[in-house]
Amino acid sequence: MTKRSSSTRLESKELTRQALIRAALKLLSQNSFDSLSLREVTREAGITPTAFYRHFDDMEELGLVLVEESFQSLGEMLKDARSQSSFDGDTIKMSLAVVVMHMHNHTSHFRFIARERYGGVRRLRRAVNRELQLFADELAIDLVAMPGVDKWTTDDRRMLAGLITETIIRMVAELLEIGPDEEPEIVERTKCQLRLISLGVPAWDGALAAGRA
Amino acid sequence: MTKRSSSTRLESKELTRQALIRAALKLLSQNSFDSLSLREVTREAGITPTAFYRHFDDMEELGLVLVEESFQSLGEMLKDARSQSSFDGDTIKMSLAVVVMHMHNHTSHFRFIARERYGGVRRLRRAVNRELQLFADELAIDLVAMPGVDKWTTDDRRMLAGLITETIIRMVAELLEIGPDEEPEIVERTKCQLRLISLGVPAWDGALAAGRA
DNA sequence: TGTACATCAGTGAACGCGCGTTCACTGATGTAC
DNA sequence: TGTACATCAGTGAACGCGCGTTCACTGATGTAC
Repeated sequence: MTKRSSSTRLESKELTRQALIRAALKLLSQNSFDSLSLREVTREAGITPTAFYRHFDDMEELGLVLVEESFQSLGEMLKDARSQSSFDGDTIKMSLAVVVMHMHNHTSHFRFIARERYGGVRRLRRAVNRELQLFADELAIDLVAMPGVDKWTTDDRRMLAGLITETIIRMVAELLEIGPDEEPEIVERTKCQLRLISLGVPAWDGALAAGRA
Repeated sequence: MTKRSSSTRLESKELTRQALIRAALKLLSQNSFDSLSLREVTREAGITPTAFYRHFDDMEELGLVLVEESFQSLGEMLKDARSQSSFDGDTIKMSLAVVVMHMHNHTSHFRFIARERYGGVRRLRRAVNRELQLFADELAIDLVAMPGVDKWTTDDRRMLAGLITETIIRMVAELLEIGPDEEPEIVERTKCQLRLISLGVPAWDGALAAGRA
């Protein structure tokens, strides 16, 4: 058995891979993915352009890995939010606090998601939106705990989860654009928006909502 | 006075300018602005790269013109929506119909706004978001006509207008990604989301909303 | 343990290509008289 | 109206540059015996 010693080569390869990923995320704070060049990324990572191909087939594959990694960090956030949530009066405030904290700890991931969601690379856009859909579906499950929502249809819960997800993502996108002084104002506004939505929930009657039978 | 004859040279210059703008919008359906090259645009417009500089200092200036033009078309949409709106039960349905119609007539404008809003070019992003803010403020004025909202503070009206704008823009962005078969489903979901928001409105008490005094 | 060979992450030179920008130019349009 | 000159939108050649990708390579790490 020589697994041990063989792992050091794999380990250093993994380090380079991580360097490429970090380099890409760093550069993506300035530009969008489809204007990012392979050479820029390798330069930032400190290797020659050629070595890139030891890790990824092309830039698009790197992009898809970035999607994966970014959503992994989003998933951890959801776990955090769940651990302290019940639908008492402070749920909104506490959830937003978790989001803002994660945003500061994983700025590049959030920025990547916000930007490439509408970005110029089709496969990336698709991947991001598919993951966001899954995220909203997860949230939809949690919403059953909200008074009244447990009796809603799955579709209506998804509709609600989509609205909430959208509102929060917009907040994050705005926070990424501004300085820390303006932060409370934007969080406050988002808090009000979520509050307004939650006020609509008890009055909701799916059957009537949009003229559906 | 030779204004008449002199205008033909200006007119043909304007035609070329329009060709550049149209070319850029066409190419932008495939890529994001910061991966668009000056040469691509001139090639698509049918002129030599050099001639570009007769019309714009650089690509960024062209981008800013696209922002302006795109929001002009958005403004016309708002005018249309206003002309047939009162806050009766069908307001949401009718407004969304106006949006969807305009989206089909000005696809490239809407796509440009949705994409560059989070795109990789800072000045463009800023310009788009500034215009969207103005758009939401316009909408906030209209919201006074909504029962109950006339007694709200300006800030709260803006908060509501922002939520509505965001929800509608998200719908447009989604519609741009999909085929016509899935269109009704997405419009329907958005309708429900706006309905849910409107149900929250009568219950709103700004003072209580987020623990504000 | 020691030796001889295999693997493979990263190198460096080279390629052809499209890029943004410059420059002197052309020739149609516009202006002055 | 006719002529002589000015303007200026668009041309085409040229530049240096960074790009993605190829190739044969190096030398450290890993494997077999």
